Amino acid sequence: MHKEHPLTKNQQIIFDLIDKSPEPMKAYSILFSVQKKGIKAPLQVYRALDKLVEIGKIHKIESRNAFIACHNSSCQVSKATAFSICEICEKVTEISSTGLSKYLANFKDKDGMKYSKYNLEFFGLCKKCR
Amino acid sequence: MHKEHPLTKNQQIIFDLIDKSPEPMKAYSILFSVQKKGIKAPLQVYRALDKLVEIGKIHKIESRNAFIACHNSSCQVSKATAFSICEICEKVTEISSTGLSKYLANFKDKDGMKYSKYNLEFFGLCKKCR
DNA sequence: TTACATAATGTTATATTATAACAATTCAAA
DNA sequence: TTTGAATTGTTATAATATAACATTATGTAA
Ligand SMILES: [Zn+2]
Ligand SMILES: [Zn+2]
Ligand SMILES: [Zn+2]
Ligand SMILES: [Zn+2]
Repeated sequence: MHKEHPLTKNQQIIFDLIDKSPEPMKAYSILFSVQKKGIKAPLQVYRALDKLVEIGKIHKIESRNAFIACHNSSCQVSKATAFSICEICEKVTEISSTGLSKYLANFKDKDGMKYSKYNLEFFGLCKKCR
Repeated sequence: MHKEHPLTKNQQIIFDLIDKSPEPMKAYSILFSVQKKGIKAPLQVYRALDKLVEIGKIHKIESRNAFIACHNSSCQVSKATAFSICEICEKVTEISSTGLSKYLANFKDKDGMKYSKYNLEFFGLCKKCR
């Protein structure tokens, strides 16, 4: 087993920013926020984001091209993700439901195909917007 | 009840193209293909795509920024979609499983929130690539 | 029919998201 | 301590998507 790698400088800066954000952050908004810390180019941001996604510290909300920190201790790597998204205020919450994740992890389609990874996005109205 | 609206010219051209394609199509590849038919600008493509998604004739594969025709007679409107995506050859198939759709349509998170819409993308290896 | 509203179209420009290509540096393992 | 992998820095460019505004078609109701 590998020891968990510590984050590099750029990765840490960008993770901290996303982790503190109450809402998903987009790449260029991240870029803008970290320019004072010396990260000047899109690629520096995208490379850090790629790595953070790969190791499961953040997730990408595909329908929004935005990133949020993972607060679900059980997902070490981004292979099983589920989110709820408010269609009014765009609030995003990671869903951690044992039932749901078990159901999806064991789902087989009619060809008997099992999947190694999934991403689920639910849309609706959050408490505040209902 | 409304009669089902016929497609407009641009919508029909673009739907036909996607419908015939064996794989998901990206907006600018659609644009390139329909230029001989007089559709010259990205917006003309995106407007048709938006409408086709809205009425459920096509679906957007969010993780790929690509569009496929719906072949699932039971989904009239894009509110409950599930796909399998091969990570090698990028083959995409729409999953139509009554069990899955029932499970997800009735899923409530721990706040009791019910959702009006979802999109699920499974990743794995297709038959050919296994 | 005529008039009005609505939806669709055409067009130019621009915004947003993401990657290519290559050089330099850091860092850990042999 | 060298060597290979990962990370970083940098410039340029590709790919995806929308803003703004003018025009044309289409449906509906007086
Ligand atoms: Zn997570
Ligand atoms: Zn809300
Ligand atoms: Zn469908
Ligand atoms: Zn395949």
